[in-house]
Amino acid sequence: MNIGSAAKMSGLPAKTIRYYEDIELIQPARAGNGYRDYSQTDVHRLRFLQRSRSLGFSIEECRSLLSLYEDKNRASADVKELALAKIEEVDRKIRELKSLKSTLSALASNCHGDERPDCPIMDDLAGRRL
Amino acid sequence: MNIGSAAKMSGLPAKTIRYYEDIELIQPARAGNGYRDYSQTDVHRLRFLQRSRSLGFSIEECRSLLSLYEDKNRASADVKELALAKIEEVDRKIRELKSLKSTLSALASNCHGDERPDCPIMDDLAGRRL
DNA sequence: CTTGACCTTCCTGTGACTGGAAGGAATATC
DNA sequence: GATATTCCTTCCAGTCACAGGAAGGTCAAG
Repeated sequence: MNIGSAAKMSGLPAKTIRYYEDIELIQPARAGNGYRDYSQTDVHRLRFLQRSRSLGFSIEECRSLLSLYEDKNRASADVKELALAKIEEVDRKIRELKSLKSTLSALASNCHGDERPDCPIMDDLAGRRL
Repeated sequence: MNIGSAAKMSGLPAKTIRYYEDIELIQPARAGNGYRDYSQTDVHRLRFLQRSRSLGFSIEECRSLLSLYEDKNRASADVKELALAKIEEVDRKIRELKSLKSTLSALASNCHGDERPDCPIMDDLAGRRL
């Protein structure tokens, strides 16, 4: 199947699929006319990549997951370890963003937000305490 | 003052300060020896940039904030609008990450995580329902 | 005089793509 | 058969916000 169909079936843009080939995540066959020719297995790999990327795994993590995926003897512990580390990471990001939000909210709620030029947000950005 | 001192006082790496000059966020004077020469005003701008970047504003948003900062007649409403939009954005990211986390947690808690090869995380990544 | 810290410019790399140009191939319509 | 449209190819550049490093000039201390 051509790259357009593989794109539709995997939910990835054709550009991205070519990029994944470039960094050697997939090696599709080539048809006589030079077009890439994707098998059902290729499409499975692409869907796997789409799903794991959407879960926030980096390309290199996806590469690890993929090799675990192809390894029939892998231990589920190896996979779980990656997942738990990713959960930690996501949790850290959430905490950072929450703290950011509360700072921004405090600034915004102290700002009258009218046509006057004085503004507590600006005062904070300029380094003055609230 | 030299870039090293400006870096210490602003909390920004020298590399970053040079980059900010490159994209025309600051225009320091030059000393006779070709070294950049930062005034107190320059350092204020740098601290302003450091703070607003750390609050999650993009470079272009910082550029807007800076021009509002230098405009003595700006309305606090303009500043508040930028802050509220940023809060929205942060909130959206938090929601996305939370949903991501709950998906990952569900997968991980269903995974026995031992030496056996079968693994619900893999099953999900491969496109099979739980 | 030499050492070492600091400064300069310029070039490259990061992550994960995205956009676009130039041109060949396949398909649909007339 | 000619034409038009769509799909495919490769290759190059751009994104964002810097970071790393090379090659070389400058300055203060010992």
